Amino acid sequence: MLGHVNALLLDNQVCFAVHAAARAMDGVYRRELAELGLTYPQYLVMLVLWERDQVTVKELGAALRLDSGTLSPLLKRLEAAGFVRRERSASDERSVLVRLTEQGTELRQAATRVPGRILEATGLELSEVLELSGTLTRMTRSLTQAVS
Amino acid sequence: MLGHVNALLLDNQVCFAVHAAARAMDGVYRRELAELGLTYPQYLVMLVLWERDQVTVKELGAALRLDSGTLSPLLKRLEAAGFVRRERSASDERSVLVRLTEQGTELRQAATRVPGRILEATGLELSEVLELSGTLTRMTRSLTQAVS
DNA sequence: GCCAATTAAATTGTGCACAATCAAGTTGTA
DNA sequence: TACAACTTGATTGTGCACAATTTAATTGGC
Repeated sequence: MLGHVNALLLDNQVCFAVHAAARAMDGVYRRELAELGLTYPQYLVMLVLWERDQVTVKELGAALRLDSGTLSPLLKRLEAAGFVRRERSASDERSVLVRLTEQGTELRQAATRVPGRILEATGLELSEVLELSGTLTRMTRSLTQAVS
Repeated sequence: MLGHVNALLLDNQVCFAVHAAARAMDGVYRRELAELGLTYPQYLVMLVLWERDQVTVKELGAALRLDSGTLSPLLKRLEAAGFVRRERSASDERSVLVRLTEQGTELRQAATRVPGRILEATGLELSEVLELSGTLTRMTRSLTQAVS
């Protein structure tokens, strides 16, 4: 078994690697998304809406695994920026429907330039990217179950 | 080349995977570190200090790639919790030395139980963990250079 | 020795992510 | 039908992460 010294070093190595990678990626996104006027979390929301316009806050939360504490203010800012509109659902007044504005729809075109730049910045081959994605997805699932 | 539809989906897939993994890991850490009275970023600071007591804020920042905007309040809270002490360096009064208290030193023992639990929660084999770590580290380096 | 340039850490401002709570609305059961 | 139980999204509180700025100290060049 690992002694306590080695265990803490291993922890530092792999878990910190995930943490550091996410932050580094955040940094590149910040630069790339600045001209679109979006933050990365906002960009994620837009990605969902570009795929399927008019979703509830609940559905957004499910897709992005975010709760309303995060989404409410985020959507408020997206609405203030003119990219989305929020409306109470007629069939269930607790629900809020989020829709793209024309401005929000048009933003998709500019956004298509982002992924290529991010992937290029990773310095990874496509095969590495796909394997990484698979491993991370499995790990995330396991981690998520560990706290539920 | 990828069309814009596929590109945005791929982006969602791999970059979101990193983002989601980091957040899921944060969640598991939150649970595991609660009994130690630490947050994950605080735990990272303690890891550095357990390896080498008495470091400057600058050195902490370099090790963890955090700036003083993040570290200052974080260290302030660690000090308030009784785990560390901050003192101005006599040789350079701009520098602040961070040292473990006795309480902070003793915390290491309890902390040794954390890594095993985290790694177990990942559901990955050790070989997968090591490969993942390697890929992420390379990617982080590349991403970091992309914004500098 | 003097002063401009640089450095270290703290502070201010902004946006996120989560836990806990709340108000309003909907559903399920007796 | 009435009401308890549950759901939805907003709000409150806390801690982080980064950009920009500030204050004080140190260094480097003349």
